[in-house]
Amino acid sequence: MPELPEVENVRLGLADTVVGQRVVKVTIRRADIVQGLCTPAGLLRDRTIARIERLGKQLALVGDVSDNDANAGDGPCVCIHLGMTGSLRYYPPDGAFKPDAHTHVLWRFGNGGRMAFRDPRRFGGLWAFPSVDELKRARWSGLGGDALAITPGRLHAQLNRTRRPTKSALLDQAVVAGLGNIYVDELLYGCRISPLRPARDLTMPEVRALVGRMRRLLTRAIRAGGSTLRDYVDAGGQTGGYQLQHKVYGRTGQVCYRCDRALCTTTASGRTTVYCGSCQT
DNA sequence: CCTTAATCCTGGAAGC
DNA sequence: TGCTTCCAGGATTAAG
Repeated sequence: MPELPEVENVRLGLADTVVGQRVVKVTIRRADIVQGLCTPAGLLRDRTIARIERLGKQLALVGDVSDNDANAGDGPCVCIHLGMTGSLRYYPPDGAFKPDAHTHVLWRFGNGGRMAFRDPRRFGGLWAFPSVDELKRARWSGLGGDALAITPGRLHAQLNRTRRPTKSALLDQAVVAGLGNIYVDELLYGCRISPLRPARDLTMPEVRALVGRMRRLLTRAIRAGGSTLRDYVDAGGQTGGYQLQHKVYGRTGQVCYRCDRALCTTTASGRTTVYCGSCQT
């Protein structure tokens, strides 16, 4: 499931391939996957992809400005959330490509290349906005700071507001944007913090350490190409390698690498949670 | 304020 | 082998 490192890898891949390309055709094969202006124009037809932004797990393809745009300096944009099983792939002009039943939106570029949004489980989606400002106002304003950029002070303030278990709070995109079930478990293991500890109890020094570890964890995961459990592939179709470095996620029933004791499994916010009951307090 | 459960959905895996 | 059942979970919503 794409969390920040996976989404960032998609962004990096698309930055190398579709940024600077002009969209000449958009095919919407499933309209119910698109919110907002669900038309080819809404999905950037006749625009050049100016840049790709990311906040947490969400991407935004930003179109260039055309002469008759009211809002000069800021073109329309499409926000994309990959959900659980979504992928955003680029296919070069000479490559083979066959859309299937789960391929919901297709873009064709001036160079003959194509991009496809595919999402079997359809937890993901697209949101068309007339401008980046509008995206940020209507959709991104409710998110916490990006997990790679949030300051310890801001995170501490967020965590301090709630008695929920730390795991639940960190999964909440309004607290910090980008973490999902995999990286929260890995992060708390690295910090030796129990997922069940009330978020409010984390001290400023602990949050400072957590933010440092979070950046390091996510940076390493990005560099490894993200984690592929089943579905995830980047924009070029490559799987990630960070799942090989997971310390707790997916290791139910196995022992802690640090203390050799059996790992604990519980549920927090309805999510399977694996942690070491001895190392994490 | 906080929880659990249900909801959306498909496919892989486990069970019989 | 083939069927059924369970399970995974991001985000949202309702109910307790």
